Amino acid sequence: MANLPILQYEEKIVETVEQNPVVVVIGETGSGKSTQLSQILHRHGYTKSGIIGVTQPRRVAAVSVARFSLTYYVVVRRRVAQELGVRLGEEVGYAIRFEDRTSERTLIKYLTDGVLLREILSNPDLSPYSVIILDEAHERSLNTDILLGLVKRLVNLRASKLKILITSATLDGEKVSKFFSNCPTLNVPGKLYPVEILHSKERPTSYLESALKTAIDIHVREPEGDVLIFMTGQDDIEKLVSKLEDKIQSLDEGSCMDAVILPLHGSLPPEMQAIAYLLFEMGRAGERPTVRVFSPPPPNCRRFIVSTNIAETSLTVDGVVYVIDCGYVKQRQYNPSSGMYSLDVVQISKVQANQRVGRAGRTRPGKCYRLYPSTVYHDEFLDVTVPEIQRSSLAGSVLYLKSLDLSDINVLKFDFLDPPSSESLEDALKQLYLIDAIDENGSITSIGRTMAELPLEPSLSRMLMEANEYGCLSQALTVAAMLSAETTLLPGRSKSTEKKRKHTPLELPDGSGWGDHIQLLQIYECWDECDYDVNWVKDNGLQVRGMMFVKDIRKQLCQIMQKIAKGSLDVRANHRWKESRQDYRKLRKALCVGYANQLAERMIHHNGYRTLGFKPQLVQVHPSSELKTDEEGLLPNYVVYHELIATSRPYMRNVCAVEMQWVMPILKKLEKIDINKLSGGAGQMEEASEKKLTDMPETEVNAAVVANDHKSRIQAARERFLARKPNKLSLVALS
DNA sequence: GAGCACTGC
Repeated sequence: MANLPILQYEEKIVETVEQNPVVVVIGETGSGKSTQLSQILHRHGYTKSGIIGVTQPRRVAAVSVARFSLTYYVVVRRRVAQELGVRLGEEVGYAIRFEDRTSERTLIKYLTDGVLLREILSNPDLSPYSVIILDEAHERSLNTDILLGLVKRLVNLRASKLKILITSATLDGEKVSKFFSNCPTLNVPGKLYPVEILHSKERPTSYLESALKTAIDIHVREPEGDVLIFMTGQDDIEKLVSKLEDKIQSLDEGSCMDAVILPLHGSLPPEMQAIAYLLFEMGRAGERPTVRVFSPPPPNCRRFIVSTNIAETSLTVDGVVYVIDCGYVKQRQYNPSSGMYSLDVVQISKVQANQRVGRAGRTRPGKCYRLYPSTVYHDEFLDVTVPEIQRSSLAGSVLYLKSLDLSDINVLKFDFLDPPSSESLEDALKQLYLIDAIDENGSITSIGRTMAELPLEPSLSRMLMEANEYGCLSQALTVAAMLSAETTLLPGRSKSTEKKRKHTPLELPDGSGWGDHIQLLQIYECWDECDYDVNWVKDNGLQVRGMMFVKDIRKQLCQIMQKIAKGSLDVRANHRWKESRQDYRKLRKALCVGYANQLAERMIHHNGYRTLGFKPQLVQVHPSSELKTDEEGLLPNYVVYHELIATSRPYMRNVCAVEMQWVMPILKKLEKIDINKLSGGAGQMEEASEKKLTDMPETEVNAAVVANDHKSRIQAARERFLARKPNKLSLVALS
């Protein structure tokens, strides 16, 4: 413990915290900040007036760091007071979703930032806490950014009673300090070995080929040590893995050692995920938790780990000496003007590049090969990753902030470290207004207040409220839970599993033609009917962990709904209705109300759709959808969708058929929207910028949406043609 | 007729 760098700074840290309400701690990898800051403050009496809360952006980190902190806690207590050890959940505890391991005796509490936000909902002053440590703030998760703003306000309100520590990265610290009225910044060195950074001379024409060549060079020329290669996604990882295999096989025997090549990404097949999961264990004292993936390596054999950015922060692979960094990352972004998400390959930030370098110096001096010139690093890379708050839909966050009722704070002028665009905030307000969470003046409604209690996107919360009125809450709970876990439900989509699935046609329900939400409901009902049989899940090609997760979420949602209703609700996964033929009318109507901002109307004579919003988008039903056509081959006239995602084309993912008479009242409401009033009667400046955005009055835009006249149909056909897959068009042109 | 980076309440 004595050799943890941070402990040499103990007095300096305590002194600075004593004299300042907020302190930024720049702690490099291996400094021990995550486990030691809380211990230091505890030793100096900060747990006498309240608990010390330490937030983490990820669940595993919150749990494992708490365990670590505990071992030190035991040691310290034994030395000082000769006491016997404490148990996890007692003096040191943690809280993550579905798992609260704290007690009234807890003094140090590790928790995810999402859990702390939930706590603030019922205790806006955070009065049980004497200290809040926001760990890994440089990752700038959406929740961390909201916490930063809330905590800044609390510092002013609770004056000397609350201490805030924020841990960040070198390039970010100054900005955070400025945000907190130039609070002091402490630097704590880490325990990394030196890493030599080598840049490419030129920008590669193909980072895949460049990565391949670099990897082979290392394998042939460099002494033993594993190689970690950062790529952007499943596609380029699979390509590189197969090229590496070929190339290494063709090398002369005896010219190099053996090699194992391992892909590593979030959609790994379940059995490989299981291996990574089971081998989860602690790193060495004071370091970040380590996940030993596929360890130990065979003797005299080099491992190549070809990974996404999952190996940047979430997983640590031991034994890495060489890192190859392609300089790119795949990032999900939200466009508030179109309501559309896209997955783009973008350049990484300097912080990310440095994090990747650090992965080479954990066990001994290493090397990092950057597949880009140093000028690109200096001139093109952003210092810090664009914070999530500027890449996400903000409906949920705005509703959350509104529900806190901070009389001194206007959500639109909320003090963010990096404010989102006014366009993005206005998009959120419009969404919330359409689902009755706020009124025309932008004030939160009683429905909105209830919605904020639910750990769901506002659209799904609204659906639950409505379903409760119609008497189909049980079904709605299932749909909400299934959607929340959807990505963990299906198995990884590597080429091998694809083949397998084709040979064994699955006997899953098909949504009776109404679409994906109904299919998800029916899947869960089947599982319920066979008493949550694990084998049923496996036999149908679903992920066991995913379905268990759905069950947990559903249970949690039930509990919250019951608390809200203050009485007993019928929330059983009821499948008796199945006996009679049903059209899920009530449920689909509830979905329509919840997805008021996610409606689409089919074009005449074909199966393309146009979204019904402020900026109509031409979109198609995603090919994976279960939505069925009628006898004439036409899809339903009106649908709701869960999300718009632009991949090869703009698609609606997770679609459900609805009826025109449910849609019309929503369109009426859409016409009435006055963004100035919604923003709380904003001044002339915002009025002017709004005009610029749409270039015509709101009413005209909406008239165009509803009219669907001849002219717009021709225009629609044109745009649809232009939106078609570009490579097909060029093929036609060539032939 | 596609395809999915990573988290989390």
